[in-house]
Amino acid sequence: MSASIKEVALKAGVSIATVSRVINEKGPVAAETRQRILAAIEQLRYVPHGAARSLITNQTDTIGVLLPDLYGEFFSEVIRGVDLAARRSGHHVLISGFHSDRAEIEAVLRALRGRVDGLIVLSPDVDAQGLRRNLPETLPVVLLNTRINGRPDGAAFDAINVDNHGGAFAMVRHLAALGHRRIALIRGPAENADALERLRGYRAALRVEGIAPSPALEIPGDFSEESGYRAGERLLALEPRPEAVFAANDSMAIGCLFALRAADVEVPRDVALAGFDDIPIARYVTPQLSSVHVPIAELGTRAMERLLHAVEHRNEHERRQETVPTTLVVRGSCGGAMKDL
Amino acid sequence: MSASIKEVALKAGVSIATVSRVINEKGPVAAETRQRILAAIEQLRYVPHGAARSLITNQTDTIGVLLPDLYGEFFSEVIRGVDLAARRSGHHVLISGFHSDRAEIEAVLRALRGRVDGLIVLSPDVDAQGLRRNLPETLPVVLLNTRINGRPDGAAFDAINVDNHGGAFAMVRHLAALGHRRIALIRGPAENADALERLRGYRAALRVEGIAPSPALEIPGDFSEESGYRAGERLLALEPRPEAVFAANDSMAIGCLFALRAADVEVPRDVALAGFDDIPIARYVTPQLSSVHVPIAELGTRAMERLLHAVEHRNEHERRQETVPTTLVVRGSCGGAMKDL
DNA sequence: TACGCCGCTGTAAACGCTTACACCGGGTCA
DNA sequence: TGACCCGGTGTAAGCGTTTACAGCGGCGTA
Repeated sequence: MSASIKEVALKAGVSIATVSRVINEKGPVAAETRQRILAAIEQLRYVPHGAARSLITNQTDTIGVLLPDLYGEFFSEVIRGVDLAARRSGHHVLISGFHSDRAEIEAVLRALRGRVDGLIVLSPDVDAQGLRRNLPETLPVVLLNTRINGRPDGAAFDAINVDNHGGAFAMVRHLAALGHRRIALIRGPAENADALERLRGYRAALRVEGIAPSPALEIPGDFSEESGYRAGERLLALEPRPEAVFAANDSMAIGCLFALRAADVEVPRDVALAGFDDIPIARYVTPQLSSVHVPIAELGTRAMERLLHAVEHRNEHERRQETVPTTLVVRGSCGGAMKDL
Repeated sequence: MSASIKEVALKAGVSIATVSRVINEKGPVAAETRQRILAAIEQLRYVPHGAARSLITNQTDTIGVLLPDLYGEFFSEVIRGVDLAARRSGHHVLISGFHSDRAEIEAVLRALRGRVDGLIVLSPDVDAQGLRRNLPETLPVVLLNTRINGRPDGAAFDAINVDNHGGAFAMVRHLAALGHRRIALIRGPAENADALERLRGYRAALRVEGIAPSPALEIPGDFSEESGYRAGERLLALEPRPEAVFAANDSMAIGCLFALRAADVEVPRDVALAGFDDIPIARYVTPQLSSVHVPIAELGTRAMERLLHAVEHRNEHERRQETVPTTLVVRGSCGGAMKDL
């Protein structure tokens, strides 16, 4: 083990209290004494012991991030955003994946006691009461793109979500502006909140454009590339064929693209195509995929900032639901691009 | 704050020592007493305080992961692997990015004292002495795909690396087996260790195949897609044109692919193309990119396991350099695929 | 009967730190 | 000259645990 405050005190010929004072820059210390102590610290390569400190100050300078097990690119981007904000404010980030296995999530949650000052939860959905029940009462929590199960007791947590509705709305209107009327949708999982919002956005846009919605044009999907492929095949069989397809996420859009390609239907000439999320792959398929861009890392940063506010102003912090805006990214696949690859 | 061990003891009518004993399953406790304590724990929703525990046991059940700032997909995969192994063994993961700024990395390093039981360092390169100097002497460290600067004092750390040489070797031999003789290489950054190994693998394969290496066929690059594009243009200008191109990473391969496409040179008909890393995008470009697959998450898992071994067997643990094997992934772009998209 | 052992339990020290409080000496003010 | 204040410092309590040690019955054995 490395040196403790006691050894520093000994070496500098002062009491540990004084050492503590210079470390934390609290209370008066004679300039000369301070120098001596600083020198001792330097020589001993002393670093305060985090746990000991936490024990008494009751704060860890660490925030936890809870993720589902299978986190891909989306989550890593979020983490990056979180880490960025965390470092800016001198905090550490403890990450923890979990199977949605109820027992395990409880275990993870409890293991967090005394380790974190706050928690960011990223999960497709989560049981709000279970969360509260297994967490210290006062631990600040912000939900990130996470929908609350059970009594949607709005003010229980801070929350940050993507503007799914707005993004879908904008994209479908764009498609309509390009002259398309028969605009199909490849839906996401039936119970998925993001998917539902995107569906609502799609319908709202049709309404605004004066296009009658048609159930036949709303093809089911589950966010997987494969389901996109199948949806593409079903779309092809439709009579008349849709002029444009909006997939509720990029994976499905790409699956659909491959189905169309397999049938020698050319995008965007024969049918326009667009997705949602703007995953990196979107710009690498041919033609490049138009999509709705989600500022993922920013989600993380925002969450972190919100959390830090809660931690630092425990009392006057008030909970809030935030929505972060999306942006339309027009590339080749919808036929409305300025430039193509 | 939540309940402490004292309150549990009070409620159960025993001393805190006994409570501690049932929590840690150490020492004998009468069955009846244990029940009473368990009940109290349950009612109070008591969870031991991590920091307090760490203070005395001198272990945190947490391992740190140090990453460069700009971590993308590669790093997130590693983290996933690490987290997986960590959870299996009941450990937490503390991640921490850093600018390569020397002062900051030192700060980060020191801040870790008393917070982690071990450290995984992921960084393009790192100053070994600086690392040791700012870390508690005894803290186990494993380097992951990280090359050591300064005196390459082999046994200072555990290390895990990708088999760059073997991967490149295998791919180039595959290209040769397809009948190609003029096989070009798009190199990585001149000082990058991965790039250098891949270069060596390329040359070794040529040698084995009895192909004379030609400096003209070794085009510089820096791992960026853009440099791949430029390399592609240079390749096109060569007389005679190479029959195959092996790029030292996928990004450059894709850049090159786009350059070829722009010049109406068809892959793989006119020239075969292959990359290295097998990033997810590889299978989405047209034609799908042949590549050398790196089991990224496994890197993380391996590192974690190595680290845990070091932590748990402090004394008899001996340091080691491991290499994890790569696998050849043959898709459309090299013209040797079984099936294409 | 006396001794020792063993299962069970409590007491208290220790981990490394922060901080309330007390102390000390010298200067300021009346 | 005495009262007071204040900068600078030390003492010690306490944060929530673990754990060495000791104590205390009851039982088996000599």
